[in-house]
Amino acid sequence: MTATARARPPRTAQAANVFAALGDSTRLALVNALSDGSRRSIAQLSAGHPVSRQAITKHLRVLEGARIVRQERAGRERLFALDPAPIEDVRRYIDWVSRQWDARLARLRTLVEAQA
Amino acid sequence: MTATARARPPRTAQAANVFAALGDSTRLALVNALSDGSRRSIAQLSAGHPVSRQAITKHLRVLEGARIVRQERAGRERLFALDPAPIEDVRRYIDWVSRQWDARLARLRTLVEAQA
DNA sequence: GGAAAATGCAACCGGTTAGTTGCATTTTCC
DNA sequence: GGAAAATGCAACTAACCGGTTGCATTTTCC
Repeated sequence: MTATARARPPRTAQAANVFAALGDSTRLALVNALSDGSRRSIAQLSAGHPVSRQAITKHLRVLEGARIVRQERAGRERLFALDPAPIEDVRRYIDWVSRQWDARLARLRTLVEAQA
Repeated sequence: MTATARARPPRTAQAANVFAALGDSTRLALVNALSDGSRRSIAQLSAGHPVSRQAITKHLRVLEGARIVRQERAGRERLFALDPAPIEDVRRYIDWVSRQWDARLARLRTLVEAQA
């Protein structure tokens, strides 16, 4: 069977943006901090990081540009929260690559069976 | 229950490298072309792409640096093949983030139940 | 009202990246 | 042996990135 491996490569341009946004350890740490669904201010997020608050702000903008994170004003502070949708998208992309790979293994297997 | 969401954030520095390597649409296209397990030469991989062969070569080096791709000499050409291990690693990272998120949903659910 | 907290804005810097072009080297194959 | 194919090497460029610093603005709270 292995009928799941059919299919077009997903919309790669979109996925590349999300991957690029995740391709920095500081930004990954921010994603970690927000992965529990909490909403945190810039000051909270930059506490404990070695870089300046402004650097964190820039990283948050990059994450927002990839829709990984959403903003919300709350008085004098700005709260950030994770949006799991784009990450779910890249997971689908990775699953697609994995399925392609598995299909190749399955193909090799039938090859071997045919020779036996 | 929801005991699966326990845990440390994975080795992020490693994951960031792989994400960064995937964070370019040309490189993602190369991964697509190799996702079926085939081995292809630089000339084959650069055919059909808008950029020069040299640009493709550089991208392949980046992918190789992240161990996403392996090289192999074959006469006058150089064959590239996908190595699924690093991609599997980032998938584990994404799964971890998703689990964190799901655990938060479960927490909210029990909250609501407690109020009912 | 005024200090302090949280953030915004803007300029600047050094390093990296994505890309090009030109030419040399290696391998094939007639 | 020699042309053509496949790749390697090197220099160069423009743009972007991650980071900093200095100062202004907005909001809180006593």
